[in-house]
Amino acid sequence: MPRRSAAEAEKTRESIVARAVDVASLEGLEGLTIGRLAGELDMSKAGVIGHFGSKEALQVAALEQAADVFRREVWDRAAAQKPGLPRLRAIAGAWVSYLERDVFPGGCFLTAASCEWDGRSGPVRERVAGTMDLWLGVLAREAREAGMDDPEQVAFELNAIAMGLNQRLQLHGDREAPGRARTAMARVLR
Amino acid sequence: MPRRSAAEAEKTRESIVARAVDVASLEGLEGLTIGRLAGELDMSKAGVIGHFGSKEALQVAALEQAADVFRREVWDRAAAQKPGLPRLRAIAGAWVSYLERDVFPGGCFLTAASCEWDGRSGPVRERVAGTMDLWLGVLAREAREAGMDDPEQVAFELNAIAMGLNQRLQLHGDREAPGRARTAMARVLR
DNA sequence: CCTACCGATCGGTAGG
DNA sequence: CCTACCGATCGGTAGG
Repeated sequence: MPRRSAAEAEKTRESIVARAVDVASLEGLEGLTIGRLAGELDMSKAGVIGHFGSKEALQVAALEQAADVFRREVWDRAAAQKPGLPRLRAIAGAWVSYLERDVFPGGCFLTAASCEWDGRSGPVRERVAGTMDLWLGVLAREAREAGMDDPEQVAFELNAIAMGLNQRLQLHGDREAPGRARTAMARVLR
Repeated sequence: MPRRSAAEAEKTRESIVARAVDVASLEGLEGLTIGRLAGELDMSKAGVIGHFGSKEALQVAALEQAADVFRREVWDRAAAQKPGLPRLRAIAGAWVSYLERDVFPGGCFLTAASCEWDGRSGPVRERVAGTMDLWLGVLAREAREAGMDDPEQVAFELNAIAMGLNQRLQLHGDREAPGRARTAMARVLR
């Protein structure tokens, strides 16, 4: 088989990561297997793992890609709003919408990853924790900008509501849940 | 090796389930392996799986045991209170305490299981969903008894807050989170 | 409840 | 990026 150009290799790598994100959102980052990925992409296992070096590095790449998607779907849609309450309200709306639209086939990747990795150790767990910390920090910063009493409390509650919504959607297909989440978030931001 | 009495066999079965619950709370029900369990219990794999017939049946047994623990730690501690708001407030307190005390080594078993199985199908998933539905139904019933406007909204929000607390405890060891959860639950129950 | 074993699959590597 | 292969482990079974 001919070696591919750097550009072609990059495209292949991206397609591997994209598939890894979808599989992992349904079955977890640990449930991801190189052999299955290879089968679905019509590649050899060596061809898949060669782009990353180890399963752990592939897991990290999938996590980074998922965080990029979250940022694009939630933060980017709200970033044009004025800092503080207007932006927080836009974030809340985009967040619920992101969950409602099933951007990942298995629901929120970050929530799933945090549940899967909160009892383990190593680079994947650290990256999950860091990503969540970063996001809660963003929320708290906006709440502070809005002059709210307890910005960390606001960040805590918004995040909790999003997790609750994700569970109701994924586990029960509860179509009333997005409305409940909007109501709860609006009360927190009142 | 001599066959054991029925009572001894039952004790062995219980010790297997207890260990399975601990392992699964840290690494998930799918991460559970018969070989590892056998090694930790100084048994053969056949001896372990013989009590259940399949890994799936072992997963279901672990889930049932975990639900029993949750009921004992949260519901039973509040059941003596008057139905309605007093009981809901007792449930909220016991729930936060249950998470704070790390009753399972890896945090709330039910939350972990719901994240792990919400993208899969089969008996384990159905049982996780049923258990969650049952619990949210209990919460809604108490909120209705308390005469609250929207009992399902109360159930949704309490559950969300518990999930958010579990994440902060497990992923970040955040010692302020229990207080935040109490504050948020109190506001929902105001 | 054990030993001994089954086929399948795991992550990963050598060499091209 | 492939073929061919490594040792380890997977869930599970036969037979006692």
